[in-house]
Amino acid sequence: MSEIDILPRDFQSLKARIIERGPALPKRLTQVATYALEHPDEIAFGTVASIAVEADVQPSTLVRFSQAMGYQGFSELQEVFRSRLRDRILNYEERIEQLRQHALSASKSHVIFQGFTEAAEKSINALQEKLEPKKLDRAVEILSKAETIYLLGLRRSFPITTYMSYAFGKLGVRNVLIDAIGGLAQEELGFAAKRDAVLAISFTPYASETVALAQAAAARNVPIVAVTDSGFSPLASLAETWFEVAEANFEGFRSMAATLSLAMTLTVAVAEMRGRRP
Amino acid sequence: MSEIDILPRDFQSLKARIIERGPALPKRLTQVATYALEHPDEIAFGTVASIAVEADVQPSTLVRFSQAMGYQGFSELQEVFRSRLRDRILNYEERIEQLRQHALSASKSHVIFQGFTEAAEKSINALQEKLEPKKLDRAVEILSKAETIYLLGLRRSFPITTYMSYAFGKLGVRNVLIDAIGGLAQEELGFAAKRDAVLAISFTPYASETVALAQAAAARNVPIVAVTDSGFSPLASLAETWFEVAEANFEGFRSMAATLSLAMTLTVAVAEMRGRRP
DNA sequence: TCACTGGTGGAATAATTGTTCTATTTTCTT
DNA sequence: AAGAAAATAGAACAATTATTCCACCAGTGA
Repeated sequence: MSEIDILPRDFQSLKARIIERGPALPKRLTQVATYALEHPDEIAFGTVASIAVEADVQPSTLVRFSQAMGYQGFSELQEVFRSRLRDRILNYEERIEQLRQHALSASKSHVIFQGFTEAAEKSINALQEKLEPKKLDRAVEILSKAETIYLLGLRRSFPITTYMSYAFGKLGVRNVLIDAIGGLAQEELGFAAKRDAVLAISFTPYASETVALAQAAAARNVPIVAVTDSGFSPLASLAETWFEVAEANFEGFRSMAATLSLAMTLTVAVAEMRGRRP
Repeated sequence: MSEIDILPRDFQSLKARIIERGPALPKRLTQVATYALEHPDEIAFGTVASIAVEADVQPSTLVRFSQAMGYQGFSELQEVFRSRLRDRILNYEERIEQLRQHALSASKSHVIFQGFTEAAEKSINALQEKLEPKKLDRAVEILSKAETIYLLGLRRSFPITTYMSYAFGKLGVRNVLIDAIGGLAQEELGFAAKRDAVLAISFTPYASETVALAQAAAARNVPIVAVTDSGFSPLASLAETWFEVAEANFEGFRSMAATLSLAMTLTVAVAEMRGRRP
């Protein structure tokens, strides 16, 4: 029992310790614990006096708190809070700037590469913030109930449906990829019925064939899940549920990163829901 | 001329001022300017005494430097350096943790989504760090010299080649997408000659057909650019130049985000090089 | 060579720092 | 309800803080 416990030197483990021991501490020390977790920057930059005022405790309380966490004094604890800021990765602006500087010495193709990766990250972040879990659940529900999933996406969206078809195949989920080979798209979708479902993907300018096919399917009461880029999309009104994916672009070329992430999610989530993973 | 200049309150503008005025300053102050830009964290956290030692100047020099930048004293300047750290966005670990917490209340499909976006970001970051600009330039050179670009990637890689074929088409770059329809892959690649080029994409487990087709092309001296996931890949030895793309995976499903970014880069860079953008 | 200027190093200073100590209050136990 | 223990507030402390000041130095133009 007399084992010497290692005192946290990085913020992550100190945070864990505060959360663990905090609630069991005396009143004023709990107060400090709460404040510390809520205002880590203040602890990092402030002085004992200034923090004491902010947290509404006595300076000595801060020292006692530090000692309760295992440190000799406040300064030692503060050092850990400072390390959190020290080791941070560069912020967005700095990263961009660094890229720009690199770009000066780098080739044109490298600049293009940076542009596309930047667009990809932006798109993904935007979708992360915007995606509504409820819509996702609804889409997964519809698709996993379907006997056969028809994957409809032409032109720019075709790579996405192609990938989904590949992954669904691996996962044992019955699907039909509408590839419009031989102009037979209409026929490929011909057997789609109410017990099935269509996943339709299209972005501006909406490929007229995709829209027409989706309309035909909707007319036959086939449930439709859509992935598109705005509420004005003709697909949005046809669909049971739909996703708005705004892809950032570089030199007019839209990233497909966010759409691809969403497609992979739908694929795996549907397979899991069916409990049929081979 | 007696216009009052606004003193920088954010790091970005202070940095600009240091760069602007720095070189014109006296010797010791230039020394401080250099140190400040190279060790901003030290300025933010250190004391006048400690920084003076590190930068090998007198404490008073730091105060004089601060005044030369327009501030009343060192403390005022330090505050700007601290603001840089205060306003930083969450670091990677914190972001992950935040996602995890969200995940507790979210649905399973949302967790999957987070997994895939995380994998995508990781893959992209990894490629950003690893990609050698020289290889990129070499690949662009080979492909842009080609009369026809043959896009070879089956199974998991097929969505990528499909996208490239679409984009190349838009950009007016002659290309052939090997889609192996009707088992005619061999024939599709049959006309590839030395004046053309093959872009081959394959990841473990390397589709045997892709490897065989690439070998056949290499035997006929068609230049090959490969995208694969390790130096042990059979494609690596066949290629004039090749890219190693390590995609992070989630539940065994590899992200395609990095590969896609690289593919888009190659596409646009080749088109630019040819100067044939419509 | 000389005075003069701007720049520098280093000591002096007053304020503020983190920590310690103790009287007092609060909390718990019996 | 009374005593013991723990927790707290606040003053006291030495150490360290940023800043100021002044003697000295190097370079410049007369």
